Amino acid sequence: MEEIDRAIVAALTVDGRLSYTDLAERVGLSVSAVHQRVRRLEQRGVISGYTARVSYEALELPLTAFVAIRPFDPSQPDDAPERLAHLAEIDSCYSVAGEDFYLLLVRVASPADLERLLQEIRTAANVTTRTTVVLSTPYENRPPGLSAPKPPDPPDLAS
Amino acid sequence: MEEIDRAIVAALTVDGRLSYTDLAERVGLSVSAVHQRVRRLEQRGVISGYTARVSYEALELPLTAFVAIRPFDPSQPDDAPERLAHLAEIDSCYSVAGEDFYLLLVRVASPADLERLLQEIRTAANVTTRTTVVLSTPYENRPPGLSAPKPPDPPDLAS
DNA sequence: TCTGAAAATGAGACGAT
DNA sequence: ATCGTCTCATTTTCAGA
Repeated sequence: MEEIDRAIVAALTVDGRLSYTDLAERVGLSVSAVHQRVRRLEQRGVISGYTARVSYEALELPLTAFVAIRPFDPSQPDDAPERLAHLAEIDSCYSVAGEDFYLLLVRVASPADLERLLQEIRTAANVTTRTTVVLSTPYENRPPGLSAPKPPDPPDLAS
Repeated sequence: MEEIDRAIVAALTVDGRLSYTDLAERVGLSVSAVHQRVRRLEQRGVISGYTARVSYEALELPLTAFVAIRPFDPSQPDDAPERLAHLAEIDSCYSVAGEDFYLLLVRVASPADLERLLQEIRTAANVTTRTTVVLSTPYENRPPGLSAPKPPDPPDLAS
């Protein structure tokens, strides 16, 4: 991806509601050109959408935790993500290499809610859990590092 | 927080670029009233900003990993988050309870880049690392527990 | 706090270079 | 691929209930 597109994505990652006017003068193009590039970035899936950044403290969900899970019976089919998808407290679900099968990021209102959630996870997916409580979050969901352009492709020898 | 505000936050979490017109008819208020509520939510920090959702695959950062770190020398002052903040590959930094001190979420282009990053982390913060590679991400950064109305339509690819 | 309407701004489309 | 202009939707402000 080229430099201007990287700059556009970087800017929209910091402020997803930037106007095309502002965006245009930041990257040094006309409004129309920027508008077109953004549309292409959206079509190609580089930008998959826009969302509001929320404060979980303000939303009364001050307790964050990681929950590592592994099947109680490893011979059973592994469909934990689908079985857990209905639990709104689960923010993210990662399939991981290592001792555990999945790593969940969960957000709840209180230790009591965490306890309830863990019980639901265990029964819904038939798994054991190992939970790591988050004490604080120095930073989270930072914009991706877009500064490093890609080295040029080697010359095409097929001609 | 009251019901209408929750609905507004939920809707903006799914689509951060919803117009006030759409927002208004979803929650059953006038455009002005919704606009005013959004402004107050932003002022109170419930909504801390807006960002574009990006595809890390499309950004050529297909490799995600969790890096648990703990100090090489526990008697040293613990300022790992600041020492690591300049590393753009680090998406998030959580201070956690348990055996480790911090849990980092990192995104890189390749195993070689992961290796380089781990070396940088170890030397920059004087820590040992334990890395868990993410194989796939069934879901990530879901809207916080509020009744989710409707996912936004996918972009029209028929062009 | 909500409403409705006016004024300012931005989005989205078009044809031209 | 970019540009400038056009039209229409949206944002934003304001007085009033």
